[in-house]
Amino acid sequence: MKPADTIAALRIETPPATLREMALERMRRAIISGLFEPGGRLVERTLCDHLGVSRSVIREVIRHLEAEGLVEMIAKQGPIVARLEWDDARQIYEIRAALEATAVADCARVATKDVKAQLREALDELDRTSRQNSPLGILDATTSFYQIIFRTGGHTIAWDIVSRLNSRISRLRVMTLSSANRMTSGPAQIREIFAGIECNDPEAAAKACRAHVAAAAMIAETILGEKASSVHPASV
Amino acid sequence: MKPADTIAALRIETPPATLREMALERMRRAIISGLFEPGGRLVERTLCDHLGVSRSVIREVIRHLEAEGLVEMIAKQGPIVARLEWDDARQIYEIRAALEATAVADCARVATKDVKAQLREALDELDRTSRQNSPLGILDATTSFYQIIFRTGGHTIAWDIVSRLNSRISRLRVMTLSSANRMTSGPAQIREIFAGIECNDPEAAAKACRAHVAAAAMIAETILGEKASSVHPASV
DNA sequence: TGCGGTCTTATGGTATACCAACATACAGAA
DNA sequence: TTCTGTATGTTGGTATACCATAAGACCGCA
Repeated sequence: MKPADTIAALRIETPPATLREMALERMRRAIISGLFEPGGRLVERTLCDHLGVSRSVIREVIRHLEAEGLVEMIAKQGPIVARLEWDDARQIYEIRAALEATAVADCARVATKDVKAQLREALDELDRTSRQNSPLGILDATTSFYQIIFRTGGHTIAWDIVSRLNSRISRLRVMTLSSANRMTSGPAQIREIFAGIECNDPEAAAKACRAHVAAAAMIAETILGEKASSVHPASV
Repeated sequence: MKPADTIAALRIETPPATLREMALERMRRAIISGLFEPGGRLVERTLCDHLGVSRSVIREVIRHLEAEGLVEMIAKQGPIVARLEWDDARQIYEIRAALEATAVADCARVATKDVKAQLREALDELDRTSRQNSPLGILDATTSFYQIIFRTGGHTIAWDIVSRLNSRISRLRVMTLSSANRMTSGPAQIREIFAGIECNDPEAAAKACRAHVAAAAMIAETILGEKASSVHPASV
């Protein structure tokens, strides 16, 4: 009897894919990919036509995206695609640095051969996409690299948070990653994180991780072309 | 001409308070306060009767709460109040430790006389409610203490995240805080954080903050009466 | 008595109808 | 020409209607 042939494996878990879930997924992707301009209005009836669903569905999806921070409601006018201020982006990078560094350190503590192999695989994928200079490929590869790290440490909630934050800076990330790639420093920095994990050195891995995020933040700042003229001298 | 008599002050900002927003607020409070049992079903039509609004409103509110993690959808059955596993709580305390320590350190770096005065006020309120042994009062006081800290450092997004996380462990928090109060260690720990901020010592403040969260997590674990028999030996 | 089939009902998923408010365009008067 | 009042249309807010399905009750048959 194969392991999968257990009684439990018989259970039918229908992912019944309600209209709402599909619409949510598509809307999210549309916003993240930049199909809808930041600040652009999301006219409900228009979206109904585009997606082929009723307003109920659209409105519930918008509520969800609103709670995720991808959509803002402006009173008496309706939903718009959330704009990204540099100050928000700065904070997001800062939070990511904290959460990712923690996850990386934990991962380095407990990483087994198996985990390291998975990470290596993700790195190879990253190299491949880097050589092809495929921004979206790089982003996916980076994402799965980190996902393995968070999963290994059991940081499911932190992963949720990071994913959500990342979706808010997705456009920035694409530019950041390809820019980092052009300078060939991006993959190198991630390799450094991996090096720390490989020899189970939490401090080194965490340090590399912080450096990586900080570098990304700096590139992002340059791209946004804004000064971090924040009144709040929070640490970077 | 008084300062408030400017042209700008004429602007009418209607907080138009849509039904949805009010319903959202009430539902959230109802869940947080434990009026709805964790795991309990949230039957839409029943909620309509209770709140006196239509299903559209209820459903959109539920979408929002779902994205916040307070409500879970179970397929073909509808929404239930999210249950809290100890593993989730553990992760939440861990994330809080990271974010709050960062915020506290930043606050200690830049805290002015004014900020310190505000914090002292919050502390006094905490003392007052502690003596009265009023769990909800303690919780509110603690919340405003931290809110001042996050606001001072400009960590608006981190504050959002922490608030959201806290609402997921609200029941636990009430018990934790009053328990900590009974042992009289809670207020003392918070005072320690304040001490670090008062003499602008980021490291000391952050350390006290981590200690405070860790203590809360330990109490929470005892209360939940479960072993952290996690497969993932993540740091505590 | 136990099993299977069927009917009922409760419930969520989806669509649509109605309304109030805001914005725009336009017409008329000073 | 410019300003103001009005009409109209677009849009979000809210309520309701309809449908499919799943869970439970009930009944009849072996």
